[in-house]
Amino acid sequence: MNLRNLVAERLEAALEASLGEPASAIVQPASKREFGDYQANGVMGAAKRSRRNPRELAETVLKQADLLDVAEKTEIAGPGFINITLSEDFLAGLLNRSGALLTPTSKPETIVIDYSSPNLAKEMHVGHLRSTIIGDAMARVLTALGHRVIRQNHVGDWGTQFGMLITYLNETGSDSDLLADLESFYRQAKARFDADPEFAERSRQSVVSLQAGDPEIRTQWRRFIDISLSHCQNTYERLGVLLTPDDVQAESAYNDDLPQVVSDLEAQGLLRDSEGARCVFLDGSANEFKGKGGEPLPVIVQKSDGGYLYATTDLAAVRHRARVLKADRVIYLTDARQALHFRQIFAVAEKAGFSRPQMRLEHHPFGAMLGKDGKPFKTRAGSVVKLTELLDEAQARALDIVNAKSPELDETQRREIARVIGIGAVKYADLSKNRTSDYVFDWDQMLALEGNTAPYLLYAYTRIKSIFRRGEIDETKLDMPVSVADPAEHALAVQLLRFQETLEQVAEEGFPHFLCAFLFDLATQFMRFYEACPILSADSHSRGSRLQLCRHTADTLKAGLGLLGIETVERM
RNA sequence: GCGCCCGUAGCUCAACUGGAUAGAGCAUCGGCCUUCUAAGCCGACGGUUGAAGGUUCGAGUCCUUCCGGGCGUACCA
Repeated sequence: MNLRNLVAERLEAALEASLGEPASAIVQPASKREFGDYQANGVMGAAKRSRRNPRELAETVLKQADLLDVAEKTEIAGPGFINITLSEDFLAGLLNRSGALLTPTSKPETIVIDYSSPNLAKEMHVGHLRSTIIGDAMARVLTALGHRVIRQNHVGDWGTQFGMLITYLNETGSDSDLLADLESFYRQAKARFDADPEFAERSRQSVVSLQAGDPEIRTQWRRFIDISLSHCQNTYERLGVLLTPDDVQAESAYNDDLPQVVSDLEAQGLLRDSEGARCVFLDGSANEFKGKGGEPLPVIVQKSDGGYLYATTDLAAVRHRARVLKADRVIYLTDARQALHFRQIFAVAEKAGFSRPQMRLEHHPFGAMLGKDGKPFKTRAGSVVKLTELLDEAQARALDIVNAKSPELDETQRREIARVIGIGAVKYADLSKNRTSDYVFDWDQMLALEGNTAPYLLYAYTRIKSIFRRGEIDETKLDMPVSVADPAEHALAVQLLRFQETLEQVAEEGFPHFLCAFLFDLATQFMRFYEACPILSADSHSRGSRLQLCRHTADTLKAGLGLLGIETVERM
């Protein structure tokens, strides 16, 4: 039940009747409480286009609009805004309907989400956090709305790094089954690769052997992959991320398709040789695909030595997603530095017919994680921060606070609460910010546990649970109807009913921070309601209604946090 | 050089096809616990939205120029 759309449809029907042609009502949540619940801004623009007086048009629209059953008050304000206050009966009626406040879409799509995608042979670090967490939230939201979601973890398992590592281990006799060791070998191999051209050449030969299927090298490689993937899986489970080994669709999975991609491009006459490499040149608009000095920028699909690149793999992936998975939409969660790469890939895919006609290919870029100094987030020693260390720190800090605030709970409980708060705080800190910009990672702010943070939301939830415990109430058996009387009840009711429109917006635009903002508003409205309206001590009618509002709020907080991949606790 | 992104309160961030007096949190200051968890609520303070022009009933949002920052720009991913 999308409230906003409902209001918009009613107004647009009237608008069309008044104008003789359709026009958007541009309905938004009211910018101020005194304007009511929703405001419509579309009349002014429509009046201008049809050269009519905006206030008169607004009056005509309001006179014709069928709002009797939903609004208790409508008014025209300023140059032609229409302000709408929803009626108490309407709000109560919606909240009294059985079932959840969320209804699935009538147009389910098949949506591939390409996220997390770490390079293997290295431990996961903070650079992998945003893709993993945002992608996971998107997967959950789209699934909740009834879409068929295919998660794909496009791990990097096929690059030069494995050639270096294998060559280094074979030449030095080092070995280990521990990822931390492999990573340090890798670092040494990389140093040698950069310093010693002969070593570099032998490493490249190893890659060729690997890709040619040399059994011995293949076995070594397989073992590294297994070690890496099991580390990733541990991290996903700790983070509470949906990804499983079944979701791994590695770069190497497309290996056999790469020659076909190149020959398809060739057959369509899209390919050109340039400086020994096989390239697609895109026209693009203006300077979109121009490089240094205005030279056309190639998409290289095959290197002069015959090897393939990530562009080739990504094209093969588009083809696979279109033809085999029948995707209607593909969402890529990678950092913003790859924006040009994906613009190129999408353009080539379209030109070559690798994507389907109405298929939406979307790069959802995100910015870098910075330290408080505004530089890339690193440890004091200057190395990348490992994800496990980050989570350890978050839980330790959360535990200090739980110990201080809730000494009456036993240690097992305190540890469990600290785990949920710590992990939740890390995820929420990331999800609550507009993903496109760089964001500053600040321990103190993140775990300050006040303001727009996971702990604030969890606290609101535990307060509700506490009411049920205190009143010895089985919240699943509440049967009193909601009635909406107090202004705090009205505000809370409207907020609850905005869940649907919020999720639809997140799904469409790919910004989970809309959901965070919604939940923060919901928690804030609940806290105000909690302060303003006694619950357990109220008379029977109010008590029953308010308990229902509590139940709806708890359910929605839990569901919303769940869609962000954040757990809840019963007390804290 | 060219391209993309960004610049909002002391700090971290919002602002939904251009809408009403640019909103939150933190920090600072002041109120509110013998009543459902004070990790809370209420209030105060805090802004030339980097700068200058333009478009219009209306611009943080669109256009132009400039300043500042980040990233990308041919065989790494």
